[in-house]
Amino acid sequence: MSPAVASKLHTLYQRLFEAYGPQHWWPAETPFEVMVGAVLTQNTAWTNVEKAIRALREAGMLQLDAIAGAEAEQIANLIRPSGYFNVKSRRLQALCRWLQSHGGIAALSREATLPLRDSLLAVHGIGPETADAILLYACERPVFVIDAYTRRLLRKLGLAEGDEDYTSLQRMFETALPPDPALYNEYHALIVRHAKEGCNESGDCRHCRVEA
DNA sequence: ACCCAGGGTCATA
DNA sequence: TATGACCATGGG
Repeated sequence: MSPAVASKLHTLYQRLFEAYGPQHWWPAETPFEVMVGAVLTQNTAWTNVEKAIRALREAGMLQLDAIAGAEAEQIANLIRPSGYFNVKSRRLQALCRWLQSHGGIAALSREATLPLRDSLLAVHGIGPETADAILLYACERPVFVIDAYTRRLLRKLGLAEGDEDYTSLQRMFETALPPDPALYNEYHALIVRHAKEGCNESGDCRHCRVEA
């Protein structure tokens, strides 16, 4: 990767941080809630995810063993507002049963990052972005999350065409930046904040107009 | 009445 | 390997 790309990514981070400050992500109380949210937010607006998580909590179902042992239909009814509820109820259960078989969330800390990532990717319904969101925001591992916001921003910066695969975009960030979970956390959160703040896709934006 | 949102899987060619 | 269909709700 060229030094110019790394320079742009550094500058972008500084601009966004100066503009918005610390973001305190992921919006969840516990690592387990991060994981649930990561599945529920697949291709879905976060406001809808909040309703689903609230419903799970009020039903006393926002717990690993409760979800793992429930009827799929019960979970589906609770998470209905987040969309794809039949798909996601099965995905949540697959994730929770995977967690059980790994000895719970605390036990994950004894696994190395890359094997853990492969293991997560083998869970039905967990793809690259969901796995990385879990690794970064729940497990505090130095993996950069590439989501739709990040792709759009990279395209706007001229750093991507749009057809690159997930891994190559992730590698851009991970080679440009030191492997620091707190930094990756903040950076991705700022990208989302910036997008929601209304960066106009094509016109000038004083925050993301960075030169090499 | 559209359109899209913090993806992922599966079937087909 | 590369597209396309499918999953489904709520807010603009």
